Amino acid sequence: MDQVNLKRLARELNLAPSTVSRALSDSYEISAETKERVLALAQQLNYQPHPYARSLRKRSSNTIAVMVPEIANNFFTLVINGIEEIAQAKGYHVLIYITHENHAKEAALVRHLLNGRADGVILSLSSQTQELSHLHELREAGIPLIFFDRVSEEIDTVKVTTNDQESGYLATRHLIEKGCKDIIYLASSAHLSTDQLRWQGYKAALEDNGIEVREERTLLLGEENGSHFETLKKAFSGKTRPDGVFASVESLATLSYEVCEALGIHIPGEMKVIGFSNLRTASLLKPSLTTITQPAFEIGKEAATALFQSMGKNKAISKDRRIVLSSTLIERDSTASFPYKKKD
Amino acid sequence: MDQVNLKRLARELNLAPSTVSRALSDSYEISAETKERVLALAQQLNYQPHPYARSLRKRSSNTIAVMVPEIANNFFTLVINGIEEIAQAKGYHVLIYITHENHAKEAALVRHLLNGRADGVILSLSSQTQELSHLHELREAGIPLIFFDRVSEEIDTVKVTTNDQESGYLATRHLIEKGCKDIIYLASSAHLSTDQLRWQGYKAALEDNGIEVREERTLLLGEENGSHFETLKKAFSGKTRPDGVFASVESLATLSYEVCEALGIHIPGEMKVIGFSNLRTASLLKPSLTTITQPAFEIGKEAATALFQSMGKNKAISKDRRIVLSSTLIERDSTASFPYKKKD
DNA sequence: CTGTTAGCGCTTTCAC
DNA sequence: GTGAAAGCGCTAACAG
Repeated sequence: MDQVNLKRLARELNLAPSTVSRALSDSYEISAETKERVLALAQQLNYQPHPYARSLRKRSSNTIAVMVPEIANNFFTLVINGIEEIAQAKGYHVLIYITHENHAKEAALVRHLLNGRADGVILSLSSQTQELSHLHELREAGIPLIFFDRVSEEIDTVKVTTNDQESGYLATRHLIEKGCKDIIYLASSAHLSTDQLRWQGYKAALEDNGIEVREERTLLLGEENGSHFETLKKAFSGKTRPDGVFASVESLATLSYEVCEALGIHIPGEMKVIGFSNLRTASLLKPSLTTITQPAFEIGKEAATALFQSMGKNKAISKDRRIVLSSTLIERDSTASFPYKKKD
Repeated sequence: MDQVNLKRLARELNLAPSTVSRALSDSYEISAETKERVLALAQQLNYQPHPYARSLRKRSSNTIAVMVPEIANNFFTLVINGIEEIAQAKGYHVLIYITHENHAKEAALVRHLLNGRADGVILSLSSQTQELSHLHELREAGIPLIFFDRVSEEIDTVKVTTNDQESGYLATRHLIEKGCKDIIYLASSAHLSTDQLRWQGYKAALEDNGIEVREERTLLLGEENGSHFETLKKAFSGKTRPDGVFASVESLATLSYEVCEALGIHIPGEMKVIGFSNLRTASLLKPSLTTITQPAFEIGKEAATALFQSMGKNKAISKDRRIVLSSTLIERDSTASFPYKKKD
């Protein structure tokens, strides 16, 4: 129960604490014999150096922080998974913070990190965040920052993203190829880089196919407390309803399904839906579902790798690099009949 | 860029560092005027106390650790979400560790926490873990430990679980009521508390309904590298195949679906499947899916709340308490016809 | 009410 | 090759 620390090891071995410290860090100026003695006792007593004492002295915490807008979401979960994998391999510890899409929370949490708790930060912006002074402070404090997915051009650093504009283009074109003439875009935020790029892809695809881009066909469903179900119900009702939906996030794709079910609109017969999503239980899903899936795990690994590079000595490479991975369009065949033959 | 620390504040204010420290912690022995001056400057310079210096001195880290077997799983993700919510409200930081169902990793990670990095630990056992010396060491070091979901009776502490045995009973009875006469149980581990309890519920339900419990109807699909698809394909083929499946974990429910699709077995026509699962996209799922869903978010909140109680002064309440929440059986109506009426 | 001092456990000069 | 001493930034015990 009494702590095993350097002093205790030193006492039991008749050595000075400094010697023990050097032996444990395998310093070249310690005799092989002493090293062995020290290591043996350390192992026997299961000595663990006090992490915070060491951090205080060495001015580095062996810890990185990951900040995500939410976690009840397969995409961010998988990214965290990738980050943790790299960090664990490097012997680093991972702090998790959830901003709940809230700017004030994000800023407060970042400011908590200004004074040495973490050696680096990996962050995906909250949908509310527009003002970035907290991130500038972080950089001024010399703490490396890596963005992923929801990035900002205002800050020069590594940004790991997917080809959002291209994906938006392909998703929209896919709907057009399936016969849609009137496609609605469901946005979750007016500010997020991802949402803007996806929309630009949507717009370009419409234009390239001679379809008019109408303002009322972009629907912003971003507010936390908005009654999106009702809004969408209205948009999907009446003669002028769209025949295709492109949802910028998974939750809006889900919502579209629910609204269609409530209204008795058949998918994909009367309405085609495509959405960004990272579902991992494909075989449990309805065959009418088409998704754009981001390589989330790889994004996490890339971001962590980039962060560890930035935390190395040569900080030059962290300057405004851009890493773009490709999303995949996954189409569950909606026409193939299920291989069951009813026995009668 | 130069650090703002207590010494600097003290210098600029012509005070002693200790006075500044006391002013910032709102000590009763500091004059209102001094407090104001200190607070003003601290705010102006955006002073953040060095967390590790403070931890070193106060022998507490304001940090808790969460250790889960995997994270690419809705259940554990939601639990983490609940934990983070409570921790953030208390101003605590959350370290995440993933054991990848690996005993050695779990033990190594726990031992990293022995020396003050975290004030408490919330853990769900890896499926490989049987020997618990690392957890005994943790307790001997005086660090509170809370189990959730996958718990061990060997250690006296708070355990947050769901009513696994009852759920297993209800799930099995549900299949029997739907007409199943020959139900196979798919286990993911021979050791885990959850799996054992669910199986006991399964067994009891069969017995209560006069169905023989046959050993070959319990299939262990636990090995990481096992070719479970092939094993299951064999089990689902031939004259003697079961007519109901009870999967102890989501991945095995998914796998059952895939195998049935590959074999052309209709669900739920020829085979009924029920499984533990925490899917959050209900409307995207096939209507033939019936799940047992655990209140994951609440489990996380309960576990965190219990941990903070244990970390309080009166450690008595952390002695071997058991908190049992109830799972829900969610049946997606497999016979109800979709409200779409084809226009012809 | 405020200052002085000591020390948390570690690493790193600087001595010898 | 090893020891003594200082100090990372903070808080708490002891003065006054």
